[in-house]
Amino acid sequence: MNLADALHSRGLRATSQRLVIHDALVGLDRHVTAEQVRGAVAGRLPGVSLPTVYATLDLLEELGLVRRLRAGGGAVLYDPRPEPHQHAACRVCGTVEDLDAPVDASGALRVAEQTGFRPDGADTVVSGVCARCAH
Amino acid sequence: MNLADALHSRGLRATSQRLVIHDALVGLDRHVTAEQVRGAVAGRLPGVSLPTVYATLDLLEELGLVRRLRAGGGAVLYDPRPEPHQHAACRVCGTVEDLDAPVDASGALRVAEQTGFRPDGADTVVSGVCARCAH
DNA sequence: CTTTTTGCAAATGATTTGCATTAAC
DNA sequence: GTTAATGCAAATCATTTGCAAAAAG
Repeated sequence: MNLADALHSRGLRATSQRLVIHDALVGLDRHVTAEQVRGAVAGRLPGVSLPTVYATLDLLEELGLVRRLRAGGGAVLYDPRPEPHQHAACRVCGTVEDLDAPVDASGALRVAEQTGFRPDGADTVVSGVCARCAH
Repeated sequence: MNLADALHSRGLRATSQRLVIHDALVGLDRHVTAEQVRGAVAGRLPGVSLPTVYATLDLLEELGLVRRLRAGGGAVLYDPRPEPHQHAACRVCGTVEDLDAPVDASGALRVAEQTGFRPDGADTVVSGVCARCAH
């Protein structure tokens, strides 16, 4: 199901802002800030407002098409990969890289459930210093 | 080594603000915001400023005595447990609970190292809905 | 035509900064 | 006595909100 249909089936409208922002995110294939999203779509959507970018990113997150994550410095980044994967966050420059590695979080999920918590999933973030900053 | 000595060995001063804030954090034994830290020490440190609380929390984090973590809503919390442990974050009310569960992140650490990344450690956050919000 | 979504401008709120004063050493 | 650390006030900056105008259906 494409984005337009997903929106319609929820009674939401397929505006050009939503379609273009989603398309740009998928095309970028890296972690970006809301500002960078605006920069990336500025050509196709002249005059997009930052509030609209934020609202759209929120919506895409609810639809499960984008994941929000927080870098070391407190920056909020948006990740266009919906499949589960891990992250490596550099505490010097703040970049967040994808990490395709198996992490068995089932133990954590089980312990959480035992306390009455209803888990959706688990994210593992490796913190440290990236190759570029590690001199 | 206590905090005063740790500070002195770095050429830093053992001010009452630093000692009391650290003591209060350890005594609280839960995740708190900077505001809550100020509330907790208000009795012993009348007139502590928020900038000082922030500066002290930064310092304690550098010393490895406190860990900074981000709850679902973007709130920043400080965790007085330096030992590795996991977290369960409720996406409804934003609370973050400790989770004592084994998570094998060694695979992620190894993959990160292969890319030149120098890892300090790995954090796993289980997201979902806590028992109180799960009706 | 009706309702949602947008863009704008202004508000918010946590965190940071500059600087004079105070406290450690 | 020196220097680092504090408190205060103001600045910053990402994000959110209110509302009239525009676009989707």
